[in-house]
Amino acid sequence: MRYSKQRELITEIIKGRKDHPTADMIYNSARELEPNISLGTVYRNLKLLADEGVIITLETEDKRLHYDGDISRHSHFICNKCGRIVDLFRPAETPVELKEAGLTVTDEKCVYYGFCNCCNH
Amino acid sequence: MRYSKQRELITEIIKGRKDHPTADMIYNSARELEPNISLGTVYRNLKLLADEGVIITLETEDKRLHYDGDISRHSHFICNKCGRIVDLFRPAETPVELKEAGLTVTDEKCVYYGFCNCCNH
DNA sequence: TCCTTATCAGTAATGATTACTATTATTATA
DNA sequence: TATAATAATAGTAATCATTACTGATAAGGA
Repeated sequence: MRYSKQRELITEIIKGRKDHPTADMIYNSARELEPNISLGTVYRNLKLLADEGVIITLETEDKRLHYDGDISRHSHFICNKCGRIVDLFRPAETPVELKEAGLTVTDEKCVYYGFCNCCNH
Repeated sequence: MRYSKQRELITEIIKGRKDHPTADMIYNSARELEPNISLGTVYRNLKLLADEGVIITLETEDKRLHYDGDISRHSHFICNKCGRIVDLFRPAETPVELKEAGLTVTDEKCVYYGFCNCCNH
């Protein structure tokens, strides 16, 4: 994998924020520093980075992929109203059932939906 | 909500299987009994049933929505190789962090990825 | 039975993501 | 350092799951 300033920029953007942006949000952010960057480049690199395990993806009910630069084991909370995604650093326990059944777990994604403090009024 | 035989059929199909089918799979299944049913009808009713809480949706890495007729609290295991989705009836504990932060949880979706017995060779 | 309108079949549109192509830039090597 | 090979890019076209639209059909209350 060769160096490219576009990929470096995209990586820096994701690693530098905690709001779990979509490809489009990252694209807009990237254009501020690299106005000619293409949306395709953003998508291609996001996929690449996710495949390499440098970032992780989050499949939500809003039908867009969200990206997370924090690859440590943690869960997420998503507000039903404002869509904000919050990190939960006390992850859920992996069910014992999995080990008992001899299933190899490579990854886990726990998402909790509800209403955040701002939207709970 | 009026009765329709299409919606009843779709509901029966989802409730009657445990393989977490996609809209397309449900469509194919439905056409065996109702050859003229339209894909749009399947999608519309699936959305309707999910909104009503009669069924639940499962957002996975394969970019298609999967549906589950079992609305009891449980998690899922998805095989990285064959894509099979297995129910886990000993669900993960909801992190205490959520209650502490005063966040209202309405729903939770925990997905574990790995290799099932068939694919673990 | 008649009327209102939810639902349908069939098809067009949408929108996120991916693929393609000619050009540019990285990097190994002479 | 110059050159060659080719990975990566910008820009655009294509894909594909899902949703919206439209005229016809059918549920079900009066």
